Amino acid sequence: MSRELAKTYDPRGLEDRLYQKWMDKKYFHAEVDYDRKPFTIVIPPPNITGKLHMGHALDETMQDILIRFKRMQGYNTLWQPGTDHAAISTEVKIIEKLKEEGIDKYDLGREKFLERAWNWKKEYGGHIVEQLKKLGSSCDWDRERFTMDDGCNRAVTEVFVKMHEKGYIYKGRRIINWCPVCNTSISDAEVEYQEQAGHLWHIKYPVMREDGTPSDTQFLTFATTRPETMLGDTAVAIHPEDERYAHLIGKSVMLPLMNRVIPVVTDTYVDREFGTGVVKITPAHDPNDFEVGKRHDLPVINVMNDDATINENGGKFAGMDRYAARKAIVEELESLGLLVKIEDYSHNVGTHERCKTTVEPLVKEQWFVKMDELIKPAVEAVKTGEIRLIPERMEKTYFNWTDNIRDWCISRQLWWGHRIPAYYCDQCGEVVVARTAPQACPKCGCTHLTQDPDVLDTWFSSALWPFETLGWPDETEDLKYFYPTDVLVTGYDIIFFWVIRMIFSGFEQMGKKPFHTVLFHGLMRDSQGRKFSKSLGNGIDPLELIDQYGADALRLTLITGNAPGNDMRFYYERMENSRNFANKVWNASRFILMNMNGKTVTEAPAQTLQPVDRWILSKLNTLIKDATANMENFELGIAVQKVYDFIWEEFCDWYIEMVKPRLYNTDDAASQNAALWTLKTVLTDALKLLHPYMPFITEEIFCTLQDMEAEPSMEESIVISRWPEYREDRNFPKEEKDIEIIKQAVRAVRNIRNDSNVPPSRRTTIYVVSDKEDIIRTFTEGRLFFASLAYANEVRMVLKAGEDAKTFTEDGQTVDAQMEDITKDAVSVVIPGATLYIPFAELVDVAQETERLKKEKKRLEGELARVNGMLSNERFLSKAPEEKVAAEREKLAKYTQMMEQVELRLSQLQGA
RNA sequence: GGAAGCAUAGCUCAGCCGGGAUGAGCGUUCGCCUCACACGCGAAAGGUCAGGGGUUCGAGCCCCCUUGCUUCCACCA
Repeated sequence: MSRELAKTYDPRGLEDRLYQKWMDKKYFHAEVDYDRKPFTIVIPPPNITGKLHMGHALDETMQDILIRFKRMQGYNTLWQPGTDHAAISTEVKIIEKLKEEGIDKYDLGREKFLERAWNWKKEYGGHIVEQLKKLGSSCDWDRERFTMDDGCNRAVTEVFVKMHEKGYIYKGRRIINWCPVCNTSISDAEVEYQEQAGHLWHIKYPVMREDGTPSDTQFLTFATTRPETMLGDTAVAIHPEDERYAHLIGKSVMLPLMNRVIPVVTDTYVDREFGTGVVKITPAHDPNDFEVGKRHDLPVINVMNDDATINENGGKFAGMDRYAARKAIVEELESLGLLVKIEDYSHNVGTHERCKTTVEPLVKEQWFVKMDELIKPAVEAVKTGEIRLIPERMEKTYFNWTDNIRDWCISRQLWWGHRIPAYYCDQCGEVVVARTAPQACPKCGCTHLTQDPDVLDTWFSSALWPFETLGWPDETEDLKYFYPTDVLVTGYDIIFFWVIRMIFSGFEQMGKKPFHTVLFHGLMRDSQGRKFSKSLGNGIDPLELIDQYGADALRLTLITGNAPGNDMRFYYERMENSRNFANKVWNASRFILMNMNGKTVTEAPAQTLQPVDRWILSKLNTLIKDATANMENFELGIAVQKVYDFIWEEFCDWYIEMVKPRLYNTDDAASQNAALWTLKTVLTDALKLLHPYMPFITEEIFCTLQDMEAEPSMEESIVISRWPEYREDRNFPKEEKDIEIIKQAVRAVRNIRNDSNVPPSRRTTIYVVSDKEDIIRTFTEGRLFFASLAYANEVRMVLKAGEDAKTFTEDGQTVDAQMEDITKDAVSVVIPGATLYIPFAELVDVAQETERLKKEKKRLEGELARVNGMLSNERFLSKAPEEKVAAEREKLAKYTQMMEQVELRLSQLQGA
């Protein structure tokens, strides 16, 4: 049977066809099988709102490489796919869409809104999955999950209830980050600090006199960046040991505008060095002030509404936006003479990472996860190496977070997400946290209970991903077999959001780590090193790249020349290079298949293998060992670089060229068979090594190659073929050394020809002269391809013992020769162990070369005269800049040397 | 304020935890349409591995200092 590869490589069509075949054959599907070792990766679930971007492409490619590699090594591999409901992102998208229709979320109501959201999910949620398939991702799609499917919902409720029972989840009035645009609380991890130019307003409050009236001479001055929060001030703080203010301890000040008398408290939180050493305390609107307030039992006065306007506690400023109020307050303070000065001030402002709105710290009742105990096993696991982070430096980032961990605010004032399983008795207010809605209040028996309106942070369910996708909370076989999973591949940007939370959740719920290795990659950036962003409009659509260059080329581009955890710039040039490589592989394969066509290639007996065959087999053997080791070590970029170099340089540029004369010579069938067998063997293994990186092209060629076999193939697809293994009997150090010598000789000859501008069409005789018999033998064995690669029509071996020389002729006869005859008028090249001589007259066209050299000589004479003239000119020497003089001196040396060579050549030509 | 990373060929980056700069892609120069491939073949030029000091027989790789850039965390009103 024979098939051919298309004349030109075109990934379009080919990739979709092969992916469909893999799906039909269920190669990616995994079932529990205790006879085989599992290897499991859970996908970082992309958001259902997502569109495949370069970051995904990198992430998925890395996972697919590991999965395909392990699959070929014989592991029972499971790549667990799924998508994330992405609470805020999705909700914002739906709200936007409603807005276009002129509908307000609250008018629509919760039920209808959720209906819309689910419809939206049904319509768009699958897009990202289809896009992942375009990349070649070998996920087990039969197991696709969604963070809000029934199983995950059960898992989330179970975890919430269990952790509440254990006291790890609590409801509390605490200061939280509030996004006035998204109208929800957000966790600390979602706050992004941005440097902004602002002002520092210096304000003074009158100190209260004994008689209960404000002083008009004694004031306390302090500075603030948010004057509007003064409406909620409930104290002014000084450092207890600050002598400047010692006399004010126990006194009060008058809060202007509000006419509220507030105490002066002492607290070590105040930094005496900063500003005036006085701090206004607003417990409801600043995390630090909140703590101070707790210590001094100060009232908490919230002056802000959820939309960041001032509420009724703000007196006459009620109803104003926070920034309008700021302006009004400053103006009024100024008119009262209480504004001391305004300074320009640059400070970091917390913003919501999703919408970039300035967050407002507010005191609200929210649900929290108590972290101090939970985090302990997660810290321990990384410390002991039970969980390995790659690159290692990520541990520092990891511990930096765990060491300063604060309780996790998990409630969100959204509708799309897992609704908190807490129920409040309408009558007595009792809080019931339960797996299912209680029929009646356990305290008062009232049957009217209302569920908490809030939903959970998206990451609450993602944290359970490694086990909820395997069936938890049920005790499934999948869970027993596939958990803990093996490797997690993700970007370092979600180490806090996700990685840490998965780790502590795994330990808490399963009693076991969720994975043993975390492989981090960096962020994709554009060619100028900027992040891809919508506002910059510098986004690159991976699907367009796939369409233009092929998924294989995209994958190769993403994985080469990049170390774990390092950001990576994207260049179209690199895409082109990857496509070119695919093209190279395609054409080399086409060449091999063409030569195999119509012939029966049998396993070559060892004695028919020639040194070059053993050389390339040995090189391949080393490659197998090295590349496998690199992959085991997660050095994917290094591994594929080695495979790339081997295929392009060793295999295509050297081996195929060396073997061509044998393919065209039909006289020696055994040698031809050995060559073809070697070509086929090396190609097959090289394709396998390349397959995890470039799955489509390798499969297409592999299958075509398999179809050439006389015997029906055992390996119907490269996807499930066996990973090549290092073989002791394919190690040929001698041949590796020998061929290296010949390669050097070839390069040396090519160099000479290049330097003299000799076209390949001008064939020459090459004398290989050596006093070492093994070198002569090496060249004799490689005579055919050596001649071809070095553009020689004849290679004559000369064994030189002392002054004598023996020339070995084609039929193995030796004749005596004189060294002078060989070396006379010849260009010589020295390589280790031998000297090559090429008759000068044969190498060049004497008349033409003489003409050229004479012209060159004339030119050089002119240049030399000029330079010499300059360098003997005293005015030039004294006035010209030093660099200029030095440059001229260098030119002189260069021209002198060139002149010597030209003269030498000319004399050689005349001799010939 | 704390921490991490990066500074290697013109550009972008590898360099596998001390051993000859082994480098890659693109770019540049020269020569080739050699019957698999011009998305190609052959060859060349180009680097005091940011600067300084130290450890070592030996350092791009280890230690210290300096400079420049990037990022993360925290946030003092």
